[in-house]
Amino acid sequence: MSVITRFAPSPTGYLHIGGARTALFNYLFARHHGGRYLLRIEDTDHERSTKDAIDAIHDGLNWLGLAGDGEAVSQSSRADRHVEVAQQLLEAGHAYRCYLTPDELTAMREEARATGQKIISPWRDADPQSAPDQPFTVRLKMPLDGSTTIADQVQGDVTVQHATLDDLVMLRGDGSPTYMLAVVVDDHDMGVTHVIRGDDHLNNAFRQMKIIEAMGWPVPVYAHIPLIHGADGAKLSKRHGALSATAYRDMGYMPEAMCNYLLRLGWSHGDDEIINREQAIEWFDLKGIGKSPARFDTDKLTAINSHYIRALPPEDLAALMLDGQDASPSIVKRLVALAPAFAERAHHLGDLPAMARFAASNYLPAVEDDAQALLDADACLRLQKLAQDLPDDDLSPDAFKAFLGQWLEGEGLKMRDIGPCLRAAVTGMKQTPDIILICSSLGMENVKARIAGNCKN
RNA sequence: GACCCGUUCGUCUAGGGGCCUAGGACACUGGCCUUUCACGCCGGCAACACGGGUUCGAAUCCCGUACGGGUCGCCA
Repeated sequence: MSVITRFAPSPTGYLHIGGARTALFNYLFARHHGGRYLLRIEDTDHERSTKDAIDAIHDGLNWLGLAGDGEAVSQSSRADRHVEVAQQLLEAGHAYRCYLTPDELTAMREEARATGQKIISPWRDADPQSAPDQPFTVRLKMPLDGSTTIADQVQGDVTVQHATLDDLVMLRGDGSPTYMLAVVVDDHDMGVTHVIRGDDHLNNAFRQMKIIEAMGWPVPVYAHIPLIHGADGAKLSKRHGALSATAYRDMGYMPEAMCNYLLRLGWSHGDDEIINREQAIEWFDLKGIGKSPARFDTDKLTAINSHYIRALPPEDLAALMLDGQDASPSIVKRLVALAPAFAERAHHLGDLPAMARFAASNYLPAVEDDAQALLDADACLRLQKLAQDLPDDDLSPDAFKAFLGQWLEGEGLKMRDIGPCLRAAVTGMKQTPDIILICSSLGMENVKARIAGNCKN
């Protein structure tokens, strides 16, 4: 039997970090087994579902390379089918019409909570003839005693006494299906074999299993993964650090880095840290998932992001540095040459344009305040002398280094006497990659012009 | 409150009875390299929640306590 997994977000907000990781695990598990990974939008609640949220979820998933196989299923479009199943259960005697009003229910709930007993609707075994002419919900009959054990692939065997399970509502008073019913029916109809989701659904699984059993359907394999917490250990919530996946894109994180980090959050393969998509597919298994909740650590995400930035091809890095700006072939060539040096210093993609600004055009760069301090009168004199002695032809980094070495010796100076101020004059900054590499790729004419332009005092 | 789950360095984790005076990564930190920053390299700090068992031997197995999380909706 081929594996089918699914990621089923509810479109009430954006795709957050926890959801992204759940999607990742489902994707990886399916790919590992050569199965299918499906998407289903759980828009059962019309009030809270929005088109914007659906778009945002797809946007996030696409960014992370976690788009589903085929079209995403819209749960709301399947309402008829859900109702049909509820009817079937009703006819088979597994469910009943419950005429309890919301107020009555609230009262019962309070009492149940106080006594520790579960709510049992008086309509569960009532005579259908006595039914009033008013709205009703359709509830599933939970066994009164005994227990159910789920062989969860992450949590292990988990047992719950039926006495703690209420008769779940499958159809609301207005006849619409609830989430509890819809998941089960959709998972079955979609052929889902493995349900991998947050462990906030673990308790639901017991209720859902009863619907499955009543319908005589095969029970899927369950894997309830621990939730992700914020850096302070508190639950991640919208107002507490639970940023949308795409917010990280905007902050300059690469999707590869995000997936790698998310994968390691709660899953491990020995001491391996840097794991690309291909490797992840090969290695992923449910056994590697930990049982305890993990905290989201931006520092580590950033470290991994730096790694992936460094691994980018120079041409891609050059394009990133340009940030959409036009550039002549010679400037692109220059940026490509400088790319590895810049990438080594970047933590976020957005660092690139700022760092490379002085190299992305031939205009005289403005000197930043801290760099200006390096350009005192003495330094300017030295630089102007250097500019005079510079050859007309461009030099390779090695050749320029050799030239500079000889020039320094002739002047009786050390590299530290010229390096920092040369950097300040040529780049306008105090901190940049190797100034020799920079001068070489900028070209002698450029270097002379910049020294002249920035050493006027 | 009831029910379920969890607990190894600050964080993510390795570990599945002796290989553990507990390993890796991030962070922090000392040094080297050096034209700055960064990278890299070498070194350091730092953990088995607690208490009982079981065993020749426990981070690893069992029980309890504490703490943390989750669930208890005609939300998903």
